[in-house]
Amino acid sequence: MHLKSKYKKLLNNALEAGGQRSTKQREHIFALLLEKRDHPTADEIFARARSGMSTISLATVYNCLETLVETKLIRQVNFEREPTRYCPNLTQHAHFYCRESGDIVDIELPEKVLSELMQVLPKGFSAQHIEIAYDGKCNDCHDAVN
Amino acid sequence: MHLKSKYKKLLNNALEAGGQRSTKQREHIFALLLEKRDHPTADEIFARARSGMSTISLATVYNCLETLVETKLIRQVNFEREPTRYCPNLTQHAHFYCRESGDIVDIELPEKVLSELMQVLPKGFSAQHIEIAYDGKCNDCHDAVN
DNA sequence: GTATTAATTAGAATAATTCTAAATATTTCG
DNA sequence: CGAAATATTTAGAATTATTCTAATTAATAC
Repeated sequence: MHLKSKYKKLLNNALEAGGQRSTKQREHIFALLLEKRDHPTADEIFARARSGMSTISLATVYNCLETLVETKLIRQVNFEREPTRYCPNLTQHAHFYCRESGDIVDIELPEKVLSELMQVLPKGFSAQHIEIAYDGKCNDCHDAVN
Repeated sequence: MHLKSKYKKLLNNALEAGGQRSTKQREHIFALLLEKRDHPTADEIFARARSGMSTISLATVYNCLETLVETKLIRQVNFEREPTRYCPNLTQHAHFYCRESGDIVDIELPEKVLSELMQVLPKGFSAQHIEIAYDGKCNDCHDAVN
């Protein structure tokens, strides 16, 4: 697995813009997040990172993830107090958490719904972000029962 | 501070329905959550609980909160990986988290917006709950700047 | 009122994350 | 290019919210 030059450039530009350095570890972490977009936790990312870079440490995984979040190349996803997950999908989207399989699925949100959510706010309030998390049963798990 | 008999009855009925016992500690915790609805953390609840019940333990606070959540008298509120907060407002509502003051404000959600959010889900998905969290600047903090 | 069962308690354990300080890598600039 | 400056990585310790454990105490049933 190696970063397509498009993403490599994206990463390096973003790092440079923030006065940060391009490193093997950051590329590796970013690449594997793009490769398998299943909202892994830091532990899962650490496990994946080690195959291909056996000497990487957990602290580095946390450091790289923090950097990628700061540079807005990925975002954090939280469900209750479960371990934080990481997501390279930067479009405004919600998450669906399936209670049965534990899978997390991105849900795209139409502009219209978002603007209605903004309008619901009382006067004087301004939001810079809305976090929306569904939980229930996903398509695969509905099928599986039948 | 003591529970109005209305809430006392609510609490005791809910506990009884779940085969659980009515205790001084559970009443105390429930009362203080109803009294000051500012979404306190377990630590804050522990501090408040001690004034008026100096021997209560943190473990009991956690136990009571868990029981109240199970019996659906309160709900948990989470922002990212911050300590869990507790909320006795059981209507379907969202939370607004002010980055400036740290205050959390309940936002009531019209049925229409909720049903639109449900309709956004792909075919085969069913949600039993939607968690919505805004973050930004609340009314008080906008005023304060001027 | 005693037996039964559940709840409370203090403190230990756990788990995710952050911190620390030393070693290493990257960049800068002469 | 090669040394100096600075950022990053690393291993392990520290932190923090929460859960667990086992003994004590309280509530309910008979």
